[in-house]
Amino acid sequence: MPELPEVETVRRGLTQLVAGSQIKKVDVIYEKMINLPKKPFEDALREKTIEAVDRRGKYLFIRISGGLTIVSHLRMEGKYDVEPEGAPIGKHTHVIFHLADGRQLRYNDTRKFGRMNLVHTGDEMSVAGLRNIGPEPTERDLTVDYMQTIFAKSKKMIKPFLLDQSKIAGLGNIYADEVLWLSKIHPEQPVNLLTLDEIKRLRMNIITEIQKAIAGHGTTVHSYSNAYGEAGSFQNHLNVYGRTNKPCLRCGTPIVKIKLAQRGTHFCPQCQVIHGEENE
DNA sequence: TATTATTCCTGGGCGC
DNA sequence: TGCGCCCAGGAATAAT
Repeated sequence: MPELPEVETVRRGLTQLVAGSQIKKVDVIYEKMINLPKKPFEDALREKTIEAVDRRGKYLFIRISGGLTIVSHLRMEGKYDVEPEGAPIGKHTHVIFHLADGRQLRYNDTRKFGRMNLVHTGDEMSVAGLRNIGPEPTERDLTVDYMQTIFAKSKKMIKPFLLDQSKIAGLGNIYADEVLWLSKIHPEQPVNLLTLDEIKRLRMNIITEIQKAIAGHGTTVHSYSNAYGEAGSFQNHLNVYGRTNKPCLRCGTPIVKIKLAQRGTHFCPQCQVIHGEENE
């Protein structure tokens, strides 16, 4: 399931593979995938050029000549593949970009969760999820001050809080579990009761973990692969996600899986303990 | 306003 | 073998 590092890997792959390519025409096969009716979407992209691919959080911005941008979200299993013209079309291919050089950029998505919004460049904020998107999880953008401020204002549990893209951009279910384990914070801990020390620890783990994952070309779980078709290698580094009943790598206590806000949540009941303010 | 629940999808795993 | 059932989850949307 693509999280920020996977999306960044896709961005880099697309940049290498199709930036500068001309689009001859576009075929939308699954219309619910796009924000416009099929015909205007296809017509707007005909004979245009893919200029660059940017990213914000888990959203890809595919820059198109003539001042257009395709805001693409891969959601669970979306991926881009570049294939020669004659290659058989899979049953999960939903949008095909026919390139002038004979190749095709195909959007494949088993669960049909992904979405593409064609907007005028500069109007990316018209896409619902981007209107209130939080800072990127980087040393520069995710400051201690910012985290202290937003944490103080909410009594929500930290796990669902981390998944809220309007607070911090880019974290998904896997990384949320991982950074909480690394930071020794219980997923049900109310955010307003986190100590400054915990906030700083969490921040550094978020930043370094995302960086490490980008360097490792993203996590691979289920059918995800990047735009090259290569599998990511980060799954080897998972400490807690998917390790239900297996020993905690720090203390040996079996990892517990619970459900929080409809999401599977893994943690070590020994290392990650809920506390109140009095335990500072 | 803030928070929580529902919804979209399909492949895979399970029990029978 | 094959059927029915349940689970996985990001984020828009609806509901509380």
